[in-house]
Amino acid sequence: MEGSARFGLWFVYIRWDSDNVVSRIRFVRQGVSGPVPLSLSQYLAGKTTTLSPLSSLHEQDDTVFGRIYREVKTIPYGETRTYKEIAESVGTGARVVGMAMKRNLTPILIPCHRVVSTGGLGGYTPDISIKQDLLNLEERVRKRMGITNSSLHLS
DNA sequence: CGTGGTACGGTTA
DNA sequence: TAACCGTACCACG
Repeated sequence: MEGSARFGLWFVYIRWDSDNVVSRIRFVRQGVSGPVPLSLSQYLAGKTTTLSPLSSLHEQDDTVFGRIYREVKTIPYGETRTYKEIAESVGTGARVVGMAMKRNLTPILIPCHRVVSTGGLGGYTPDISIKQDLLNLEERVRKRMGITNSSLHLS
């Protein structure tokens, strides 16, 4: 199944199967019509902090990238980690983490927007403003829920 | 095959 | 400041 949901000036395209395994998520200018999993539209609307029961097709690989994806998935909603912190957890270099994020086929589900650079935001494809918007959304929701988690940037 | 280029970050001159 | 370099992977000869 496939469909898309609006997110600001962009659309989030998603393709998934009947077992809630997502094979592709992509930010596009023009949306295609079709269904979208409820948890995704609720996440984009700031109504939930979990994307369960969805899972990514690409998080199981027994490669360095696979380990990076699984590590990134453990970053809690509304928090961030640096490329370097993820790299140290996995036992590789920060640049490799950047490469894995760039090639992430299921952004949002594997929350690469929560991985930032030491001195700033880092990058995001296709547009850095999407990363900022996602972080703003999570920040807003976190405050609204009264979560006062001050332990950002902890490994 | 070899090579160059990455959504990084630390080290060195 | 700027120039290197490690590290995993891939596109392109």
